[in-house]
Amino acid sequence: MRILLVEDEPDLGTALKDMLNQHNYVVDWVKDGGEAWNYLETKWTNYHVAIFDWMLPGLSGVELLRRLRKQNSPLPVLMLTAKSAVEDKVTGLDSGADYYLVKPFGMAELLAVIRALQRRSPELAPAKLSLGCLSLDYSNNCVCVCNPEEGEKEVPLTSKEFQLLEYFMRHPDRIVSRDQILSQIWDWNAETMSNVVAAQVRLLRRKLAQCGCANPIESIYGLGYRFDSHPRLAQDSDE
Amino acid sequence: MRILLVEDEPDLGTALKDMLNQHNYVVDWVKDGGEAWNYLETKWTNYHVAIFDWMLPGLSGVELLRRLRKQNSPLPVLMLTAKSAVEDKVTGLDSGADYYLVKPFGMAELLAVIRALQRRSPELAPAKLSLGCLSLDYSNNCVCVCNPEEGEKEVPLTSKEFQLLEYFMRHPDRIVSRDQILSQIWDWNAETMSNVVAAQVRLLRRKLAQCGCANPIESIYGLGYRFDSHPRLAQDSDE
DNA sequence: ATAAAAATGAAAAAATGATGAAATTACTTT
DNA sequence: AAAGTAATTTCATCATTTTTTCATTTTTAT
Repeated sequence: MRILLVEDEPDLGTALKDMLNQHNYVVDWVKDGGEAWNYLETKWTNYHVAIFDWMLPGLSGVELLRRLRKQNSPLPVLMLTAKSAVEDKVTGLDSGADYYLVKPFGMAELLAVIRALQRRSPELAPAKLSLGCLSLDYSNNCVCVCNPEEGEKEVPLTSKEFQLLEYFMRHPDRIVSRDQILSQIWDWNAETMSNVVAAQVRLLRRKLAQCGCANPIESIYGLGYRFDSHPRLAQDSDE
Repeated sequence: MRILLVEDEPDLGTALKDMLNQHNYVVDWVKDGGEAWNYLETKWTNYHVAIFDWMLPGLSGVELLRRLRKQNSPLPVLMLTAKSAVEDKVTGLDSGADYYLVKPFGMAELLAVIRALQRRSPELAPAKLSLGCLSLDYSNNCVCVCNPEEGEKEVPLTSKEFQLLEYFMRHPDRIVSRDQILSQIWDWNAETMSNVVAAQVRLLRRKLAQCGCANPIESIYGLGYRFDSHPRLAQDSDE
């Protein structure tokens, strides 16, 4: 099990490396952000886990994370920093960290976190959901259509519309039944005689049309709906 | 995005549920460990993330985790508890938690952690049933003919066609009577003077021909049909 | 050649989904 | 607390697709 440790404080770095070595990890210790990027850019597959300090000479830990995730690397990353403010934790996690641990911490804790990271699936889903010309904006509850000619167009979504669109975008190119949708997004068991789903689909289609997207929700008679994995702009981009 | 929240304190539970709802999560809030296990034992696939308190009536959060992991469920779990000792964190994480968050915490932090966990939850691959050049795509209700020269060709099926083809593909190389089919796919007792089976067989044959497959459904005079276990491409792959 | 069985095309029947408007519910703002 | 607004759901109706029937033609086994 090979770990990339990026930490500029000599004392802590030495302590960590020794401790990890003692627990049978192979550790590459790098003290500079830029140097770390040299290791990561092409050779992140060599590692099973990475540990980043935030403040580093060269590139910061957050910057390393961003670059790594931009390359779609699924390498599990643990942020290990003195920055304990909630905003910092949010920034770190949203930049793609899998765990945020504040200094000082217990060695046993660090080891447990590393074990937890190792267990996790090596797959990494994209942080923000976008498909074709559509992207879902989690922070503003809206859908965004990217139109090369007219620029971006945003439309706010209601809560149900958002949940429905999210479900569709996470299950593109496959038929999803009304019952599946009903049980995922509503708290009802299937076999409820209701057409809420149809009604919400209609509302969602209207919103998507509003921002110039051709209807990506195909109705499959008797089965449900299928969401196109490559939503396109509507032909007549009027309105 | 559906979350199972297991928390017995009414105030915190309400606050969490409301807050998560506001961020477009569908939340099932359960206050008792035993009840939570009822949800999880068979239906953990319904959820994308779970949040466990440690101390609960019924089963503890750690016990829930152990049982869940014993079933090999990969559901991302966040432990949310007041126990802040390093040994507790280690116990929680080593029982299978993916993240350990100590109360009190910032809501923004919790949300960021949930987003981080979501990124690690993989999708399941869609199922297919194949026989010779044919394969039946369950997620899109279509039949797919694999043609080495022209690539794959897909044709969507209606639900009756799909059911019929599935029945044939699961019982290849043996004679199946109309009555058998009738009682399997239609819920009718035999001796119903009806032509439905023949009619659907005709529709199905047409669909298969459409995608370049030689008729694999042989009619056995007086007995029924026999489906070839090695469906072939049609000679003239025109059309 | 003949009678039974199966295939066929067209049309009827049934099932399903879309839709607009109205009713209900939830949420905000006085 | 009340009024007003927005969101969600229901309902009735209409359009579409699938499924079944029916009358006829074709095929099969004797």
